[in-house]
Amino acid sequence: MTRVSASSSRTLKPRKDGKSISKKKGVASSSGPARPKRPPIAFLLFMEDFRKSYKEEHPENKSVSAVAKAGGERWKSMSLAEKSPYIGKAVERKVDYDKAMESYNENENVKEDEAEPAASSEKSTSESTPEVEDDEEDSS
Amino acid sequence: MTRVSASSSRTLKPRKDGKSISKKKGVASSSGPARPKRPPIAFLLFMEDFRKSYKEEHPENKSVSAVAKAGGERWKSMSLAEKSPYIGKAVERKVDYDKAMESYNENENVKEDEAEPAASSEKSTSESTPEVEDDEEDSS
DNA sequence: GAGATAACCC
DNA sequence: GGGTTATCTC
Repeated sequence: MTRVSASSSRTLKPRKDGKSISKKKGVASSSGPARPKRPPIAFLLFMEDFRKSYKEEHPENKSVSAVAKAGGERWKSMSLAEKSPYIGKAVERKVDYDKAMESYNENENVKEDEAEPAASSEKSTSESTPEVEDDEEDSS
Repeated sequence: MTRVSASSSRTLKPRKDGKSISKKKGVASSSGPARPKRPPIAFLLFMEDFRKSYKEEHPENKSVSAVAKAGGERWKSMSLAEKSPYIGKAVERKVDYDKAMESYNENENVKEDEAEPAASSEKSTSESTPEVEDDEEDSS
């Protein structure tokens, strides 16, 4: 959200990771198999549809920033229920991503750590749907 | 960085690190008769719609078990994308739940140890990250 | 806690 | 690269 840019004194020092921030997306030529790209979040999935609508109404506007602004604005105005399908899709993508990461871990170099993968948000599907303890059905 | 988190949400083995990341949902007295896991909220939301459809097609069938059984089979046959809207609704309920938890936390002066609301994303606890110097920078 | 990254498209 | 936001990784 509102970026909390403390001050402009934040120097963007290069990451010590060696790997530059954004580079080598899927270049297999490198010694390491590129790790799977992150799954699109709900907002991006929403943008896929939103760009279509936007492009139809503004076929001349090729600016990405324009549609991005409009999309962001729209997104914030949407109720959670309207975002639901996109969130659901994002969850689906995340499940697939997790599988890919699992393979990636095996492929890279599993140091045989006690198999303690950081348990990500386990809101995957029905197995771990958010359990709310309210028996009352909110008659929406 | 090669170390990446994979979600092994399948194996629900208890974490040996002691600190259960999950909220203690009334973990019962250990040896207590394991309370049957309540069905996921998303499924219940789905059933609300399913009962309507079912009642229309089988107006004479008053059997709750019939619709429940049919609903269960239907739910399992549904793809995740189809479940999405229901999952989204469940998320919505979770948001409300999180708000309640937030108020609860304020009230209870809890330490930000495990009473954290929605942010259930478990990070790598004590993961000794081996500083692999994969410095094979792409020579471009 | 904060920087980074994901798609889009020209 | 720009511009959004939610998620991720460190």
